[in-house]
Amino acid sequence: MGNKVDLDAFADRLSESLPGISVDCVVFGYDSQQLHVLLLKWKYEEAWSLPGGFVHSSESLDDAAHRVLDERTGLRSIFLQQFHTFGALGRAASGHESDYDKMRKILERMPLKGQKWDINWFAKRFVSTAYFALVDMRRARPHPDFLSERCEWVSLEEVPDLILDHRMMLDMALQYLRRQLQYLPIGRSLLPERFTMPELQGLYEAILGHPLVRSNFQRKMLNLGTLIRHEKLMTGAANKAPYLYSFDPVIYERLLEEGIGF
Amino acid sequence: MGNKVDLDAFADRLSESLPGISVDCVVFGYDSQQLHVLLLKWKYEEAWSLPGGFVHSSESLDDAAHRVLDERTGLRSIFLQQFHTFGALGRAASGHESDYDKMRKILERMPLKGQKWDINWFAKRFVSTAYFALVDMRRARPHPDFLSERCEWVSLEEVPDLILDHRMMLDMALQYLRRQLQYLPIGRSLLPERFTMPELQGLYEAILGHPLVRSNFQRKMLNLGTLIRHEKLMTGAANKAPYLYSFDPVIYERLLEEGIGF
DNA sequence: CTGTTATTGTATCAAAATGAAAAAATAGCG
DNA sequence: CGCTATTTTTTCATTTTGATACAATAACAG
Repeated sequence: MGNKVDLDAFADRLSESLPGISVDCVVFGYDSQQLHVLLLKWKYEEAWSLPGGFVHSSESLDDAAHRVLDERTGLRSIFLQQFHTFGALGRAASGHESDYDKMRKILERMPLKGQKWDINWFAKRFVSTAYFALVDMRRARPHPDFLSERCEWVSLEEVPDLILDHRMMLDMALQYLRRQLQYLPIGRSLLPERFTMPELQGLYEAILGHPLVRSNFQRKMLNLGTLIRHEKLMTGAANKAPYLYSFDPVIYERLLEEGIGF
Repeated sequence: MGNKVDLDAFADRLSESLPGISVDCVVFGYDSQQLHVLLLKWKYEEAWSLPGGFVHSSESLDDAAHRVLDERTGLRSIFLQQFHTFGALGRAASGHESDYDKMRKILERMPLKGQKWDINWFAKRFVSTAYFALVDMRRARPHPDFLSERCEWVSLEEVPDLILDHRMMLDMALQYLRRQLQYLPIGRSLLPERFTMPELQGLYEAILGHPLVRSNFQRKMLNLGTLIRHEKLMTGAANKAPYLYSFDPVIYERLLEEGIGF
């Protein structure tokens, strides 16, 4: 894919997007006892942001979010939920220094002259609907977009300054995720198909940010009735081997709809 | 206020609104054991809708929602919470028959010719952020807007067909309200300053849609620690007089922020 | 003043859920 | 076969919940 092709495609897509509306995705992944979030490092400047994009006139808000996620990770039919729409004035001023200036610098270095659209397209006031996604990190293939130089997983504790109000988005997403955990069998989307109980507990602890009592956690999860127990996982370690579990897809779907007092 | 003045003001406001973005409010009130919702009856046609409006370029999304609510009810600083943004394609086709045709008919009968904007402004694709509000019905003063002929409270069971996807908005708002009830001391906004325990219980039953056991409800509410007991209310009825209660404002605020496992 | 009625406020008791800790099971290894 | 590290199951006291019974009381009738 040559730069010219990218540029043309990018410009074409922009020209058929709704003005003033964007979507941003807080994509959570889980690995080695820690929550991670997918971030983009912009070209030319030390600027980081959540993956986002504009809404084509032929797609719904949800479609746009799914497309953005697909373009950045290659994943489809993912747990993706809208959680808030950010419509404050001066969102560009929410970041540390003048994000507007920084973005302007970046855009000015892009080979965008003479296009059907220009830098001012970005300078307009935007309302952004934010989604959060839960993803099995091992299945995602991070891929930067036209404006960014890298796309990578960052541990929650190592998140750098983010542009605009993206830090607020991340914080609110985490808050929603914690609340959802109370009544949804979240694990399904963040873990591989089969997992051990300690893995599941580690995930819950990473999301909640505090430790849980092992025995009680196990009892609660098993009593939910969504877990199917499979064969043991022989790791070679000198101790009792943990069972592998998976979510019962039927009961899982039912819980997703009804919610459960967890 | 003459019609001409209204029209000019309306046109002016439209011209300085963001294109493609609107807010809609699901305003809940409670009276005589029933939840009510504030609806608008449009001029000229049998069309009902939720109160809504457009977002001025000088105000945030939240500001716009507050303004709409103020304009329709005269109420300020109200419990108002964003709950979802509706961005499906063909939202206009979500209603029963062709809402688009119906709205077009209405707009064509409006004295709008020769304005800076026209009917096509409404025909564009819109993304709408929906809010739900909780209101003490006795303090609200319903007031129709320029496009509508009446603004009134309708019992939840008597809600007529609504235009666009407003029925879906209402249903989702109710769903969110029920969920919020689990961990927020909702009553504060929907009841007068002082209320009796049976009134509070009636409200909870109206929201949840099923009866609750009196003694257990009372125990739970009192144990929350948010209620202050005042003098008894002498109704003149031949039975034990109920106490009046109010919410402790300090504890109430704390609960609003933290939420409680209720 | 006393008994009756309707309703509100409290207490009781069994069942279920929760928190904390102990006990049992077991994979590998010396 | 014991030993260690870890997972899984039990146990038990405490708290919460659901259901029901009981106590309090405002008006009224006699």
